[in-house]
Amino acid sequence: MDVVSPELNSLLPDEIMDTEAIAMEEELPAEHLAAPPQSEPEPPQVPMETEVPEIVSLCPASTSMQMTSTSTDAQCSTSLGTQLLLAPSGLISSTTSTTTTSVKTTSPAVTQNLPKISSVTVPANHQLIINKVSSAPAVDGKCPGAAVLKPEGQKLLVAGLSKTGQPIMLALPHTWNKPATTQGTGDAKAQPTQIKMVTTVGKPMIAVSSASQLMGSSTTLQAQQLKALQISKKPPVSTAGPMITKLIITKALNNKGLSSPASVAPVVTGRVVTQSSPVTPPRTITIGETISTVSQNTSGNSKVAISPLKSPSKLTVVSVASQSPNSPQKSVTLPLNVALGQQILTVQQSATTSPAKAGTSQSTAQTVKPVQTVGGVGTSQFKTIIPLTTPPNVQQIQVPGSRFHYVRLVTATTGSSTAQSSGSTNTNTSIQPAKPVMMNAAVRMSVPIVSAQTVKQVVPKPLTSGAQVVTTSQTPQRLIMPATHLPQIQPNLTNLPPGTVLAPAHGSGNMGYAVLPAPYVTQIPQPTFVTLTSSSTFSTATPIQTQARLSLNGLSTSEATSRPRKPCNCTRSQCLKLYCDCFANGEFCNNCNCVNCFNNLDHESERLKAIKACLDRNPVAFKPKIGKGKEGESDRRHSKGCNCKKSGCLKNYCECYEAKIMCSSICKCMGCKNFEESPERKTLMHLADAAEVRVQQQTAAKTKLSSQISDLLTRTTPAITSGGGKLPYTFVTKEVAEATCDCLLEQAEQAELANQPQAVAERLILEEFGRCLRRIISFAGKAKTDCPINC
DNA sequence: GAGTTTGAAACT
DNA sequence: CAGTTTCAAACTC
Repeated sequence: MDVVSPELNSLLPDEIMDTEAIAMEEELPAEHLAAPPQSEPEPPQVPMETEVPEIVSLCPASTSMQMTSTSTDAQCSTSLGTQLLLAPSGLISSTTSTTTTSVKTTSPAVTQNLPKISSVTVPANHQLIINKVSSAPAVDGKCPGAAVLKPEGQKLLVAGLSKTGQPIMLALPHTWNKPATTQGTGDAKAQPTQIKMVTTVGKPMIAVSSASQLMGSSTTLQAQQLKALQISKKPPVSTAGPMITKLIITKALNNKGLSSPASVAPVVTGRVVTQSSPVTPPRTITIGETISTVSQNTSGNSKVAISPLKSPSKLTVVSVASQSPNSPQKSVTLPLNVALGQQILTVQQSATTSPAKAGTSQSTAQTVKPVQTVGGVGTSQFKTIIPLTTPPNVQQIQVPGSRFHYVRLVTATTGSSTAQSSGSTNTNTSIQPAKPVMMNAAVRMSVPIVSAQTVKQVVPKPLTSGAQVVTTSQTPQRLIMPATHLPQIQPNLTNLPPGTVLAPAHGSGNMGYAVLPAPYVTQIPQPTFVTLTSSSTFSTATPIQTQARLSLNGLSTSEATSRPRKPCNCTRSQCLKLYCDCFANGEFCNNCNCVNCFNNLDHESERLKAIKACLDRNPVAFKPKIGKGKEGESDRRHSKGCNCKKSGCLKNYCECYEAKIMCSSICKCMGCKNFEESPERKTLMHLADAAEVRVQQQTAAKTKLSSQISDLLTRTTPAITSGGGKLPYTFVTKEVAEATCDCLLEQAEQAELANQPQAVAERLILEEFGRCLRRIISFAGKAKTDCPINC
């Protein structure tokens, strides 16, 4: 779908990214990483998804990076369909998921810094694009679903079609571009801007208002599951001064309202606070109701696209240095929940390689390097390669059990920054040394994906090399790895561990890579709350974060995640060899019984070396062993085949049998009995099934009987006299006795089915009787406590 | 829980 | 690539 006309596309700056390179490919040649195309062809037409949520993208086309707070620097698109893109630099356009139509925004020459939104296009897939340009090309003519209105007295009224075909109108307030100069010079009286979007039927709405209004608009979200995005960013210290931009977007997950006229439209509320100088008050923009888009000009050196997501959704975070027009940059949209539920969050930042332009805000310290993401949709592979020049400071707050997940990426500013002063508002430049976590000196992006109510505790875990992991302890820790101290690793990019992230080594200048198997990140069934923090200069540290849900060992995601991995017991391998299941699965050891474990963040350098060694020995060492077989064969088969000799491939020694798959032609096993017609295998399977059925029956029976006992005890409670204080045995009514007998008989039957000796059967029955008795006593006591009046 | 068996990984 | 060793999980008692 063409959002803009080809003519307009021709005007697009090179920096505007498209989604072509984001197309999920299972394998991507390494050269793609080194030499990204300078100019991207027309974005491929992506088949629209019927339920693709609306995407709102405020994409300032201005390449001028003047530090005016009103100059929209952040591109933010969000929707209930969970597309949220933030592009601080205004140099990029958003990318969309593979299931959504790619969008390019127009980029007419901008002669002023005022954030004029020239066009808003709303394609049929409900993507709304707002371009901050000084003039509005004839977009409406090319996009039937969009209309551009400029009522008198207002800077812009734009309208599109909602998902249901209802017109969407976005009305910028009259003061839309007024604060441009005032805030840039520290005008404390800068007033918040309001944007309201209404439809003819009152459904999709955008409201940009003050923070206080945000609160009001967010009240409608109370009944809905909210997502919050919080971004705070500090511009390059050398160029922009202490400008801090803070973006908080709260969005509703429920997008059903878009299609249901009668229902309340999902609401997205947000707030942008920008401080361009100590005397400049925060500027707040609240975006609410259905779609929120916030564009905010901060330092212009980072681009963030965040998608708080609903499957299929993606999260794109791309640092965008102010870069020369010839420096192509791409914002890579990564599927956060692709076919296998993979989730990846990538932050790309790199030191500038383009000569800074003095006097312009583009002369920041970083230039975006291409981010290549190779996602194996439908496979278990997901690879992200993030060129970085400096090691990241990573802080992850992980609450695995509660489906709440924080990822905090921090890149501190350093004195070695090459950033140059350019911003007109740069009045106070401070160079700070790199620190592991400097939330107030960096860009922070928080993507709330699940309700914060689920967060129970956050326990910081000290990390080395500037990385910190904070996690609660309920599920195995799978975290990112800071790419520090990494020797120059140039692994086979096609055979990295699932979800591998390649990051430049520290001090390497640019293209050293850290190998970061994706499973280091906790896999959670739902999108997570991600906090990204990075400085504007990126001279010493760069955040890297990858989240991926991967299939493990051929198992589906649900299987892999639902079954807790067993703790390892390694004693001699330091958990740095493939003997260790944790290491082999690309996970950190957590709650394991290993001795002298190096598979943790405290030994990241050793661990990275070990990963490299494994990859040197076997480039596919971290690939799942169970993959798809050849045509005509079973869907799942062992990639290498087993070599069993004595087990007959009918014990868990055999990797095929363990994976519950048949041995295949590539197996080199001897005396294999793990084939379809094998009577031994059938017998084993039958026995296993029978055992499973027995367990299930037993569990069900106990549950049922226990419920019966409870019910009976509850019903007998009123019989207790208030002053009697009857002893528990008085609760053993006829019904209770019968239920207890049922329990005992059931236990006897189970023992008989299991061919247990009589002695064992008797013991089991007695144990069951004891359990019944305890339940009776327990309920008796509870009944006495719960019913003080009757008792 | 200790000891044995097994086969993948690592090594030569 | 083949043979051997190392290793940790699976298994048995």
